[in-house]
Amino acid sequence: MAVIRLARRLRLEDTATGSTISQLSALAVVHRHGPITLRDLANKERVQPPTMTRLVTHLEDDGLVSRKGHPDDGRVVLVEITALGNTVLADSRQRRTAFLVAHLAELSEDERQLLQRAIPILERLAEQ
Amino acid sequence: MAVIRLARRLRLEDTATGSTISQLSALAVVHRHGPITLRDLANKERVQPPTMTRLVTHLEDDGLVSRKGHPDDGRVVLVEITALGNTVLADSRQRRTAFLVAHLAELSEDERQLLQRAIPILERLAEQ
DNA sequence: GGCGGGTAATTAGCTATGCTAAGGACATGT
DNA sequence: ACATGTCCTTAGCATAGCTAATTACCCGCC
Repeated sequence: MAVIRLARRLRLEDTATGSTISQLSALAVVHRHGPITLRDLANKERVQPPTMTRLVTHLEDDGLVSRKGHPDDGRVVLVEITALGNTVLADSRQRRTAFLVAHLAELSEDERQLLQRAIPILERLAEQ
Repeated sequence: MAVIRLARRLRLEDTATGSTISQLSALAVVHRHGPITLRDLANKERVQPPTMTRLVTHLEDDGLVSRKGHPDDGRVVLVEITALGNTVLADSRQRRTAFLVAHLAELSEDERQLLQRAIPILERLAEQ
């Protein structure tokens, strides 16, 4: 069950940013996607809406995203990333990259290339 | 951040066994390793001892492992798997395999082989 | 216009998982 | 026999999942 140990590894690695991995993962989606509905965000993150409500609340408390009403539909909340959110995200990406670089250095060139090709396949499995 | 979504995926997939992924992961280590110290188990699972104490308590409540005193050292607790534990583990492995088979079917043969070679490398990254 | 069914988000409440700090039991070396 | 250290546990905290229920709103239909 290497995946769960890897996830635990990553959890540790992100304490420096002050945000958790679930929060950063959601933040990354908001960044990539632009203003997004809470429900869509929950779907993309494979999480139930109440869970996403809370994640977004935390992110908002930290000033990384802001909630905005939908112009045409009063039920909908749009989540968008703030300037600070962009900074923190870039920061965390850099930190994660540094972590990977440090550990990827122990691999051979072949292994690195193999991993690089494997990642998109894993993503497809994860996304369904 | 595909890893966390993959982890969430797996979490869902194991509700049928009645145990959580963290518990199954620990159980698998006990199975592979044989009777093992709680501390060693915590180390292998990359978790702090109190966390492992609780996981083992849950597993014991469910009858999947048993605690046993160390013959030479009264401080140490040895965790070992029970017959029921073996059954449940085999069961969950089967379920997970079924899940993988179902989704691996969507991949090409090349992609499957690539994944197979990538997994041990990911394990090495996860284990440090 | 108003009503009823459906959808979006939230709130409330539960369980599990991670952590640190602190305690008790035991081992070991001086 | 005492001090020190190790092992496990307990206590207490925060986060992350979930479901069920509530609130607010949209839309179609009478």
